[in-house]
Order: sequence, then C-alpha cells, then structure tokens
Amino acid sequence: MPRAGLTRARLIEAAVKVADEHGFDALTLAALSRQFDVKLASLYAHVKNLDDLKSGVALYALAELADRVDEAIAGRAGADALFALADVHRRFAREHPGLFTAARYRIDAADAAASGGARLSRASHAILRGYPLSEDDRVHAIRLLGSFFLGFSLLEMAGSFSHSQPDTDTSWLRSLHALDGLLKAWATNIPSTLAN
Amino acid sequence: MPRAGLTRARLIEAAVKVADEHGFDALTLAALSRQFDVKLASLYAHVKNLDDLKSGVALYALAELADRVDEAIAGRAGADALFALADVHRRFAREHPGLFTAARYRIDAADAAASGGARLSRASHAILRGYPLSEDDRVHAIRLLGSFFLGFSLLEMAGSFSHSQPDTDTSWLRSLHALDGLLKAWATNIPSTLAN
DNA sequence: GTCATTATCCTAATATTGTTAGTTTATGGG
DNA sequence: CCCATAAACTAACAATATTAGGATAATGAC
Repeated sequence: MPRAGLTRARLIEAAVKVADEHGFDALTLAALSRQFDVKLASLYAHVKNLDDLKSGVALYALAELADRVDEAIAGRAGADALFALADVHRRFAREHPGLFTAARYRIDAADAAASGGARLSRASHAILRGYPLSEDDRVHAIRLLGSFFLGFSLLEMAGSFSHSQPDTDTSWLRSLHALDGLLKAWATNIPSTLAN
Repeated sequence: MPRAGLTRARLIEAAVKVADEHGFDALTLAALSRQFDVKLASLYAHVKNLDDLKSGVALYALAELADRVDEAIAGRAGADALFALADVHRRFAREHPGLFTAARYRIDAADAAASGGARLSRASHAILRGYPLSEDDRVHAIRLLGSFFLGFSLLEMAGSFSHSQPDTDTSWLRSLHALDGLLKAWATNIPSTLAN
C-alpha cells in the first residue's frame, strides 16, 4: 500500500479547513485521519498529540490574522487605519470562524511571544500613534479597541444580533465612528482624579 | 443500598460548581456521576444528555447574571448605573469563569427568549435611556457596550493583559469613563453622511 | 400494613475519541 | 541492491457519551 505522504504542515492545513467548516471544537484527530484515509495512530508521527495540533492551528491563525492586518493598514493612518484594522478583525471572524476561535486557544508563552500576536500588538500601537495619546493611554485604548473587536465579532458569530433591529452593519459603523471620536478626545473624558 | 436522591436541580447545581472550578469544557457527565457516587448511566433519568445539562447551566448562568445586574443598577442612573452594569459583568467573569463561559453556550431560541438574557437586554435599555440617544442609537450603543464588556472580560480571563504594563484595573476605569463620555456626545461623532 | 406502581438506579453493550507500545514496510541514500 | 529510517500499521487501553433493559427502593392507594 502506497503512503499517504503526511506532513505536520499538511495536517495543520487540513485541520484549518476542518475547523473553519465544522468549528474549532469539532477538530479531532479521528476526523483528520479519516480525511487522509490513514489510521488514527499514524498521525502521532507528525504531531505530538491533539493539543499540539490545535496549538499549530492557533499559531497559523495568529500569523494569518497578522498578515491581513499588516496588509490592510499599509499606507493608511488615523481613522482610515483604525477602520481597516477593525474590518480585518470582523471579516476574519466571519470568513474563518474556526481560525478566529483558534486564535484564542491557550498556547505556551514561548510560542506566543514569537507568534503573530506580537505583530498584531505592534500594528495596533503603530495605528494609535496617529492619535494624541500618552504612552499609557495608548495601551488602555488598545485594550478597549481589542475588547470591542473581539466581543462584537463573537456576538455576531453567535447570532446575538441577528434577531433584533436595526442592521448590524450600521451598529459596527457607528461604533467605529464613535470610537474614533473617543480616541481623538480621550484626554477630555478622564476626570482629573484619575489623570496620570 | 440507599438512593442518592438525585434531581435535575441538584445536578445542575453541582455542574455549576464543576464548571467554575475546572472550566465549562471540563464539565462532564462522568465527573458528575463520580461526585454523586452513582453510575454514569443513572444521570440519564434526570437530564436528557450532556447538551441538556450544559443548557441547564447556561440558563442558570444567564439568570444569575441578570439577577446581579438588576440588583446592581437598582436606584442608580446615568454614569453611575453604567459603571455598575460594567462592574457586574467583569466581576461575574472573574468570580464565575465557568458560568460566564456557559452564558454563551448555544441554547434553543425558545429557551433563550424566556431566559435571563431578555432581562439583561431590558436592563441595558433602561440604563441607556439616561443618555441622549435615539431609539436606534440606543441599540447600537448597547451592542458597543456589550461587546466591550464581553471582550474585555474574556481577554482578562485568558491572561492577555497580565504580561504587559500598565495596570488592568486602570484600563478598565479609563475605558469606562471614555465610553461614558462617548455616550454623552454620541451624536456629534457620527458624520452627516451616516446620520439617520 | 400490604401491595402495586413507578421512578431511580443498576448492569451490559456499543460507539467515538485519544494515547502508547511495538511491529511491518515503503522509500531514498549509499 | 541493500539497509537504515521514518511512515504507517496493529493491538491494546482508558475516557466519555449514549441506549436498552432489568432490579429495587420509595411512594401512595387501599
């Protein structure tokens, strides 16, 4: 019997497809082995275990997202860049729900430091340098924006918005315009007792 | 041999504890059966299956969260109420990570309509009536706030903030003050091309 | 208080997934 | 062509979920 020609890379690639089509939680070694017409145990020559496979998908997801962000914000600045950053997150979540979920899979610190996550962080900092924020406030603002992007995408994925008026796209646009205004006027909204 | 005295309610109650202590994903029928010193199959007299149990926990979580929100915002208005609403979400996520996760478990539409989720929605509307927003804009604002509460809590739970300066509590406070300011000035941040 | 009913709990069996150990074999380098 | 190696396999075991059917403790009717 000829060999299947498995590879860690091919496995992760296939895992990405499974995750996007059936959900990250439905990603299973058994499903993969069936897809390659190979016995389940054979996969262990290429990945350490299920956690290793999922970590691989997570790193792939972070890299992919970082790529898209870098591409989207190249040559943009200010509100333009902010909107691009936001749209990349939302579109990524809609087009690749499995990867979007995978991006939040817990991986070990060493891998995380070298992952696309670090690039994402740098991109966010770069964009927010276009707004009048102190160093600390920039971090606060990044956390605020990141939380919003994540939360909105998750709620939209879960269908939490789909059974109520008005249009979700409008909510997204208005929120982004509002957040842009917020960043421009950040300092004025902080009471003096909290300043510095 | 005497009976264990199982009940759907007691099972869900125990499941809540397991979820909070070991994570919602670690919630398993087998673990529950061990806890009650009963055979696994015996549980099926009280819950339809694992999904049914998890749905029960999800409904419990929504009800609990709605209770806390109702209590926290009673007698408050404006920014005061907004901060109370926000803090309830964040504290709930920290104190009951299992329940917080469970609250996003997919349940069927009929159950959802009668759940604490509806009460939560009403509470949010009530609070935002303290800000000068049109009916539609109130919905947009609720989605923005809900996204932020969810996203921030998830990222904090996942430890995404823990390895970077400055303090997470400060990010939370500043973001809330900023959002309060945003709500007060909502209309001015929408470009005329998007208005109505 | 006895007895019939019933719901509770059990045993047994099956399917799916993950994992490890040890064996066979395809494949490419010498 | 041989053979070292890595790829794939077989075999076995452990968890979990689920269903079917049997035994029995609890409960209530009389």
